[in-house]
Amino acid sequence: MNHAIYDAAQQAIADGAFNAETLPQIILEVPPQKEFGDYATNFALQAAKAARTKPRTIAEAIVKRLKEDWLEKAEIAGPGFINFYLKADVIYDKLAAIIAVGENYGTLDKKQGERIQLEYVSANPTGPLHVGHGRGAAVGSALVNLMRAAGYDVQSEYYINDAGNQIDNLAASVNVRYLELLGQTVEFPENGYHGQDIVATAQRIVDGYGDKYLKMDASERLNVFKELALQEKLAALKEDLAAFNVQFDVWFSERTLHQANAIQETCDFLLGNGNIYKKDGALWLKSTAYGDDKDRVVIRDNGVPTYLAADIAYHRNKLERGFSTLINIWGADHHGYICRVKAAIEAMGYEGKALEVLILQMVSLYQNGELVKMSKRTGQSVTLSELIEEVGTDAARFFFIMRSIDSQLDFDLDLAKSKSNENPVYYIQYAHARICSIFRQAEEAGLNIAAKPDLTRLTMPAEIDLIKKMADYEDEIAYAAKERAPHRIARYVHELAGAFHSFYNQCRIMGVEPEIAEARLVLVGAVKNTIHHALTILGVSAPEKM
RNA sequence: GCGCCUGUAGCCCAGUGGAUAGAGCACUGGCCUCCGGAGCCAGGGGCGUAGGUUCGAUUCCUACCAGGCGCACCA
Repeated sequence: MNHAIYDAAQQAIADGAFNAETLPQIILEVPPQKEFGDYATNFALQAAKAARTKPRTIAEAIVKRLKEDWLEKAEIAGPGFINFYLKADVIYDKLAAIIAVGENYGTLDKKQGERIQLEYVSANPTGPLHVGHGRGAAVGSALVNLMRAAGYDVQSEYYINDAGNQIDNLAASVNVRYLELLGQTVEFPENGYHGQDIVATAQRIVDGYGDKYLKMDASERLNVFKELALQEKLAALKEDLAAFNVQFDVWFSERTLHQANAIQETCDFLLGNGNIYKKDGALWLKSTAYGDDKDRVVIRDNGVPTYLAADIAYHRNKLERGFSTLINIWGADHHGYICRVKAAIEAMGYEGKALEVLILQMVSLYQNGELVKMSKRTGQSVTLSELIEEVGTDAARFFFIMRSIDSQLDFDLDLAKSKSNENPVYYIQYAHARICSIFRQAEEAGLNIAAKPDLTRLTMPAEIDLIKKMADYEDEIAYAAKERAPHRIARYVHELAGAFHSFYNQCRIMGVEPEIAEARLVLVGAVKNTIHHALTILGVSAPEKM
């Protein structure tokens, strides 16, 4: 269709109808009202300036030269829009094509050449995941699914911060709880973790080994507890994420960077190309040369690398693995970190735009009308597993994904609990279950489910609307993936479910003449596949019964 | 002070420079002797403020106001 318009425009120029050296991109859109046709373009308006010709003149010249067999008519409207009215067959051809690909409708052709890595969650293994991590987990996993459906080559990864101070604090915290359980009074470490899960970990050590570690040298005991706690926390993380329908292709341990001497090598490399210098006994990254506000310490004056140093080595490692694009999902509280990591990437000779950081705005939990603090250290945060227990994986995921990542999310626990049946996710799942029910009954009634009916029997407005809505799905997938916006799919599938429910109330399947019944059955079968496909991207189940 | 995000219906949010700005919740009134009423149909209500760019701005730019989050040799 774009080609036809382009050709007509070229022909018009050749015929001297108007002059233009460069033509704007042709963008087709669905007009706001049905009277404006099936598709419309503002091409003539866009071209008007360069051509120094009235938009309507250009539009007329193009319309006069459009002769396509799929086109019923093309009209000029308003300041110069061209509205296209398709022949009725086109929509039935599209439906037939949707039916032909079955459950794969919405899965686009593979793109070539680009390898993308998506890193998300990457919460420290020092305690349970909370609801903020939940948003990252839901959005990240949905984005992986979405981009894969759109044909991108994506690998997902979780970065385990299993080295550094926070792990030492974890060990120290467990140690204190262990000693307390054995009757000793010990001062709690300053940066320790106060969560109940730490007490539980200590309790399990007591249950398993008694006072075996009591007589052990303190530093040795800390080392043992560090490993025990780390294994336990990591296992708990994986369990929570699995319950939340989140899987990772790669679990990347920060320790492997230290063990492989990667941080030292990266620093040497940057020293070598002049992007790291020594000052006040520390090593500094010259990030101001790449747009940062100030230079950043990478190796402290005591010789210990900063978190940034490990992160630079980590991103170097990612790039050396051959990814052309690195997507990171970070919480809003880390946005100030973007600039320095990009600076480091450029300092290593890569393009800054290879790193794409998606900033996820904060989640605030409300309970009894009051803000619930989410600090891990107070131990009073609501954890992801508690949230799942309260509202379920499907509702929690949908709730997290349905909003743009740029908006803060107020999650009202009471509302989610008490009114969970009014959550939009149920509206969508209900549509799916309803269609499944129709098929069960159609089978009992002896309708031919496998028939290849005459689709042109679908002429009711509700039927046409439903087909058109479904026809939009592939474009929606492509656009949402390009924009990294999984919330668009949540919105789309809600609208599709709405179009179905509307159809359902107007068009019966059972008890009408068989040819129409079979055509409608094929139609709702395609809707069922599309809803299922979209919900799968969101990581939400599509039940056959509710 | 500097940086990032946000400001759209009573509430919570969509919205790709286009035509009469859309869903949900809430509210009001209708719809099953019939495929699942967790549903459908109808109704009222509006882009933070002030400029600018444009044929055209909710969308882009600037300033201001308001809310959130950052601004470590912590992670």
